[in-house]
Amino acid sequence: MQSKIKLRNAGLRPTNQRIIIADLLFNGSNRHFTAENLLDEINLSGNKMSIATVYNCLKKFKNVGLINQVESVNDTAIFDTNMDFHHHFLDVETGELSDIKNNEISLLKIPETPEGFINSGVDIIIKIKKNN
Amino acid sequence: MQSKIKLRNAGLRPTNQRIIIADLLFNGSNRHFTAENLLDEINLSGNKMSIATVYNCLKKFKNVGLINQVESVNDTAIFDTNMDFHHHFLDVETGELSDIKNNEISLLKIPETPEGFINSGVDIIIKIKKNN
DNA sequence: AATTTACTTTAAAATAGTTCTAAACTACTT
DNA sequence: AAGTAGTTTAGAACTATTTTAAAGTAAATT
Repeated sequence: MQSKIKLRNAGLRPTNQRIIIADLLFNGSNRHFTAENLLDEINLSGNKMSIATVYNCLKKFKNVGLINQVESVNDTAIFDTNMDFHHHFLDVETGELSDIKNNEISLLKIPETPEGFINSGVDIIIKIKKNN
Repeated sequence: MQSKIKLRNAGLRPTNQRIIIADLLFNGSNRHFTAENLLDEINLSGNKMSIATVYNCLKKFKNVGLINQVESVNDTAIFDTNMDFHHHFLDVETGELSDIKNNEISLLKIPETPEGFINSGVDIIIKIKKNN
């Protein structure tokens, strides 16, 4: 039961619901998911939870840096457990995302940040589709 | 009244509503806009139209390549009259987009497209915010 | 020019993802 | 053990967008 400690370290009260979600999300491998995806998984794991709680948790997890919210696909927010700086392939037909590690891609030239602004990150999305 | 010809060339029946929208959109300078933005402009120009018609038109215009649909910001679809290949700055505080010309940016290294897929475009978004 | 056909517009209803509300609950502090 | 501050919940509310189906209009056919 690492999740309890993880939550406390992040400054979040380790409630039952948060522990259930953390157990599912932080099990070693990274993933992309929506709130509904996650609720389905929660149900499959034999637990029950309101969809509002799922949204609440994801928002908190995001605020404390446990997860990222990435591109929205088809009006649906996608979350990502991979906190390393990275980019994405997007299957334009299915909406599925997959990771591009930061060392697999690099920018040669980048435009000057507009006067009065600071750069706050770069998102690169390589759109792909099945070739058949 | 260039718009009528433009619509016909694009294979669209030049209805009054489409002409009103084309007149507003294709007046020389490029722009980013939402369906609601555009409806406001239509109303300001002294015309009336259902929001459903605005959505219908934008979908058709997109299908025939008169406009692009770019990133959604705050759950709202953003359209773009700039049909050149280009990228965007995104002001993360206001949601405002501005163009990055294709010759202002370049990728040095790009990962191999996953087996069985073809590359169908790259979107680069440089997030910025006011520095104060 | 009149008629027909196919496409378009419209207001209103429906939909989907997400947030809000406020009452009940639970973790933590005292 | 009692108090308090944060959390969960069902359901209502909200927002952007799409659908519906009836009325309207442009184009094609006569």
